Amino acid sequence: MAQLFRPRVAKHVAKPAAPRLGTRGQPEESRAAILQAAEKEFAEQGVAGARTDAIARAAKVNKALIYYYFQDKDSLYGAVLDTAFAGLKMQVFTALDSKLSPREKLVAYVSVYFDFLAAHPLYPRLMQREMMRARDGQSTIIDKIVKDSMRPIFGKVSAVLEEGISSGDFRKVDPAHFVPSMVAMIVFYFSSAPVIQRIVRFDPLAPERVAERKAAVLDFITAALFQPPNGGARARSGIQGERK
Amino acid sequence: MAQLFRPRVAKHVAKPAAPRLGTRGQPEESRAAILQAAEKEFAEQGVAGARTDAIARAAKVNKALIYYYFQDKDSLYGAVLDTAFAGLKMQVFTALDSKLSPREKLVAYVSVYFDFLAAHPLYPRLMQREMMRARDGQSTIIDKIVKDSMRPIFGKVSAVLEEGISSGDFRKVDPAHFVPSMVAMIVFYFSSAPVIQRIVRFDPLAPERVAERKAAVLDFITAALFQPPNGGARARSGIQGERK
DNA sequence: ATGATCTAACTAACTGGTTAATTAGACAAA
DNA sequence: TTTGTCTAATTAACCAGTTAGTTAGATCAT
Repeated sequence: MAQLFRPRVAKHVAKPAAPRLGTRGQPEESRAAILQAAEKEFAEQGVAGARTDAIARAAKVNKALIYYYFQDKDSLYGAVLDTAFAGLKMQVFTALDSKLSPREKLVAYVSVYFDFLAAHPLYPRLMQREMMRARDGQSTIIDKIVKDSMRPIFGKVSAVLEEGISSGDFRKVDPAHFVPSMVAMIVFYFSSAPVIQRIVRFDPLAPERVAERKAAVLDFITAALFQPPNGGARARSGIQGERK
Repeated sequence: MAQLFRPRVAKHVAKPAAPRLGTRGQPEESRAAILQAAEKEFAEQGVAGARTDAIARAAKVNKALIYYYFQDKDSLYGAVLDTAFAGLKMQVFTALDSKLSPREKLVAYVSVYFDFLAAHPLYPRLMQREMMRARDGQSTIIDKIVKDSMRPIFGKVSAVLEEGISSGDFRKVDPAHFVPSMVAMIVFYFSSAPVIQRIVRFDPLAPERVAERKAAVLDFITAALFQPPNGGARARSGIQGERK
């Protein structure tokens, strides 16, 4: 016998008719499975807490395959983040580029942003985590995202606000604070869902609660931003509404 | 959390006139140095990303001393979190227990909450990170915090809202959504300061910007919540006709 | 008061489990 | 054969936690 000891190989029992992940010839699916598993792992554990073994296991793929498709853990993380923010940008831009009035456009923006996060329950934590990093220096990922997605979005929303303010539709607010405030209300509820669930009784991510939330967010924002229809020249509370 | 071994302090008050220090530091100072360094490390890196070596180095203390004062990394993290949330609770309770009108009390609550975070720039990220964890299962820390701080605070703020609503001072809102919205606006700005700084031009944590932010948050919240003083039956939107 | 003894506070060096990343090669299809 | 996919096995680095002490001041016995 030429080979007394052969490293054990997982022999396929036969020619598998059904395509399986982790077997040969499914490049896109393998790659996609890795990305999807990574998205979950990174969102739940953070970059430092994420384990590549866990990602491989969840994707039903050998760990080395991760390094075949992606350079390293950080690159994989970057790919996940890129996907998330690119998706957000695309959705939000359709609202912001539409030909609507400032009021309608702002509502559309919030609405689309909210729906996007509701449709991707892992993104809020992913995004929130990244926003807290941004250590001055190395992170190339955040630079790209800020440049490609965040700054463009911020610019467009600010423009909508400015337009609405000068047309008299909106109260006078500072976009540099108002935009983060809107994002806060949209993102925070989802990213903090784990703890909210423990404070209140219900599951914050149940469909009817999400619908409630959306209504609450839109109500909150429009109530704070929209100039009351009847309102005199000068605004609302906060600037002593001297009117009657 | 559970500090099993707290170093004892010399009980005999009769000591030499001058507290001469050898090469050896005071125990409280060492412990405090560790806690402070840990606070920073945990806020910036997260629990998984934090390095005990880095904490020891920053505290100018031997690593083993961390384990002399705290039982392990998680306990140290728990101690840091406990300190943070206990402080928040104390501050916020003084506002909520005061004898003010619903309007004044709510403004006081937001104001005190905001000031507390502004005074402790590391807390927002620490808290936000913890809110994103809460995986059902192990984390004993979050259970304690929810029970000791979050739920009590939420309860009191909700009560203020209910009171203001029934007195006609506030618009009809759902506390289960309105409270998180307020917290979102307060916390998000600070926790996301790293990325905000890259989007807008200014430093979000510069004193004058923080003051601006506080005004913006209070304006946003009061505009969305307070029933306009004159507003007749038709009042503001949202109460009868559903807008969207 | 003096030396013996005790103990809290602290440290250098190490250990062993974990984990990101690599390697060498198998297998299939063109 | 060559090229693209995929894997078992391995490795080097890292890092939480331990160990086996040392140090200095306090207390005690004489």
